[in-house]
Amino acid sequence: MIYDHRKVEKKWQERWEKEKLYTPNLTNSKNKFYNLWMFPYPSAEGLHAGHAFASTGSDIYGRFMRMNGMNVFQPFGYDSFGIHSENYAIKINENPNEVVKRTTKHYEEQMRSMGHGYDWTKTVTTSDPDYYKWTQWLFIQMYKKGLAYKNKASVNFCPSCKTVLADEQVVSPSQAGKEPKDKDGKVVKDGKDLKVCERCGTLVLKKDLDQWFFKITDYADRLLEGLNKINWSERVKIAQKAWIGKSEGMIINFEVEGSKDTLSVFTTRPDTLDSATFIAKSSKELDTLEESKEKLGKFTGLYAINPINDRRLPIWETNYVEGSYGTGVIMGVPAYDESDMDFAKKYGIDIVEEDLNEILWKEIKDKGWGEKNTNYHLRDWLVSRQRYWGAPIPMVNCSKCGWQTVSEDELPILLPNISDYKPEGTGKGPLANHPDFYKTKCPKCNSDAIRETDVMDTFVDSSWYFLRYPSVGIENKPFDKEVTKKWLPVDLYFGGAEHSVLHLMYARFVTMVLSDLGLVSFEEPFPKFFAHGLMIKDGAKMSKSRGNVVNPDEYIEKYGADTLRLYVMFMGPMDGDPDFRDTGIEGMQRFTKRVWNLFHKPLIESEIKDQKILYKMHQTIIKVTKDIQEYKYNTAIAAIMEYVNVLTPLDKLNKESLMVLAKLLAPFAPHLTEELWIEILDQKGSVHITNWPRGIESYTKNETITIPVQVNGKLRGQIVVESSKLNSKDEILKLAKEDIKVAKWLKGGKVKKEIFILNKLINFVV
RNA sequence: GUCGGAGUGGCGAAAUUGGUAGACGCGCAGGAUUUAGGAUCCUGUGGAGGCAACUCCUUGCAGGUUCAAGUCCUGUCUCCGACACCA
Repeated sequence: MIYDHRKVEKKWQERWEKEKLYTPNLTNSKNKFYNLWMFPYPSAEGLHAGHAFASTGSDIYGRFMRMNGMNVFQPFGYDSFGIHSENYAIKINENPNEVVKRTTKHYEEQMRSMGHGYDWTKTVTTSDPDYYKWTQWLFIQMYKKGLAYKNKASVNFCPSCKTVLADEQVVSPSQAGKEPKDKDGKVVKDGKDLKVCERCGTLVLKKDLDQWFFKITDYADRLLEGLNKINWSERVKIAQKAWIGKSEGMIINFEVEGSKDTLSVFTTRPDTLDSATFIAKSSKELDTLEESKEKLGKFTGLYAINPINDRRLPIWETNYVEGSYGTGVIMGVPAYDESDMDFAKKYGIDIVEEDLNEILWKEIKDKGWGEKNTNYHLRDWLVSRQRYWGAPIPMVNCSKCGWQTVSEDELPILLPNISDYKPEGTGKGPLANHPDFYKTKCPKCNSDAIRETDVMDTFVDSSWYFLRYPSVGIENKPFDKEVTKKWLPVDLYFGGAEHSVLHLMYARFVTMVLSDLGLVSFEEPFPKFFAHGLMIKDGAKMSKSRGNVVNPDEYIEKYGADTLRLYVMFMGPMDGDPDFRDTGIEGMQRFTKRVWNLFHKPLIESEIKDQKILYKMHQTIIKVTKDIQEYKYNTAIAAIMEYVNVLTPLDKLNKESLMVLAKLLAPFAPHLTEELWIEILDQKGSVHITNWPRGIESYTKNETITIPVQVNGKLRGQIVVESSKLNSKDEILKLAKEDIKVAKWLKGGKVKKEIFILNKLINFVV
């Protein structure tokens, strides 16, 4: 009989759906396991092989937990609002509303064809009014708590996307995976160190604009401390720590000669105050922002006085001091700071080196020259976007009352369906051209007022989606308190490390705010996060522009989802960056066929008598169990293959040995194993809700053990010892010396030392 | 520049309280089957030498510690990633 993956996979996908196999009862949270994979944005090309790799990794863990008696909730959704979706819609000249409808449908079909155990009754689409209604609600809560404010600030502006960006969305070209481009779309050479838009790779500009911010800086310390409580990889924690960038120091005030003004300086090294020789202020004029990293300076003609030694410090304006960090002014200490040294040398400023003086921390404070101060790299989160495809910000500006929140019962503020949705780059979003949208009444005084026409950053949408899943269907609140209490936080969050300082930090921040509002009872949404690697193709990140995107559809069609799942998991460890090649997938197809054939041999109902099989079976169970827990799916599959290789030569097979095989393989190849379980092994319920097999430790020790024997550290022979005699050192050593091969090497020499490692090896030093 | 991670056959990769390097798979070679090809099955497969038994070499490179090093230490090279005028 030939295995027809097309028929079998479809059959079980339909059956599972019908029997609600993956739809847990959310009122029962006993043994709950909320297994979540970061939802993707539905791109036009659909899922690529990288999604198949990551989502399968998450699904395997969920299936494993389900077979271990857990009540697994594994939902799926679409991050469908935002620039990424909108840019594509613009490109193909179609309304994003229509595009998203199509792409989400395509995604669902693809995810279903992978055979993942998603609860399809609980999906989330961020561009759906039922969802963004609550994103708007979130904004209002932020505002009411004083955590949302509008302010004119120097902000990042992408001339290609024609909108402002959050600091976190301004990245290096390599991070964006794109060639750096100028505002005309021309590739900039040697632009590796430049800062570009995360979305399109265009060099960002600085603009002074009135923008909405979330006060994430209020939570800097808690975001930092929280990292100690969560089970994340160090790499991701370090990235967040670095981004928050806490540094402790002092603010020191310098008097300006011949003036009442003082200049405040932030420094982490007050102990170098003695050696300060100049003051440097940030200068917008000199900060041409692009290209040049060369330090530029202009002497102001003014001097400040160093309080400790009355030295006259020339005040310079320069481009190497950041206006947005600290006070925007530094004391230049060339002797102890490399950048200050460069600058001093270039402009002929004095260089003085006095001894470091720890006491200064205290003295500066005592004498009233300055105060302790802590600075952060973290900036407030810029959440407004001058774009169309996002949740409208639910604020109204009244000439009398100022900014007012929209009344909550008016939500959602619907995003109107307009045809002129392209961004114009005027500093206002497309909604500003629609009086029927923005003309409204003040919620407070009812006089004419204007709606905010900017929309929210897509990262606001994704900052709380995990709270919505268990409450999908509940209409009068974003998330039900009881359900949330039962199902949150997420038990295992699976996702890409590229979100280390974006999504993962925003989500933590929002959760902390909701916790402070008493709406959730935990601070950390993802106590356990696993960062999977990034699948590459021909040595490079998969991207449409490189033309190396691999579509899994054709592989599913040709080889089946199970074979594809096994194949991508077998390529390497989950946290690695596997390079997709299709040269090996046929080998995996051979493996699934071999498994299929194995189940079509005559069965033995009685228990396993063959020790070799029995031992191998238990060893395999133990190995696979351990490997799955550590996300080492590649070696788990290898162990299953070894087991299959032991069973393959047999003419008849014990039913038990096959039942175990079906179970071990079930998380990896759910359709094939289900077919074998029910149709061949004739079992009643699904293999996916059976109990995970238990490996018995005592079966892992064979009756005899082969011990390698070395002479001078080189392998010279092997002896076979009965397990029961493992401890008889003298006897074993004697046996080892008598081994023909070993004896040959011992001849003529004198044994100086005998190394005997229990269970492991013997070494004679001659 | 700073901080991480990595470097193992023709290829993807295994191997950690230091204890048989290369599991598992791909590819390749030979064989069986077949009119032939494909598919399947069996055998072999790190390199060098040898008819063979066997010997020597081998985890980027150079040293060191140890009975024993892919694993620990020192130095060095290469690649990748994160951060980067942060005061």
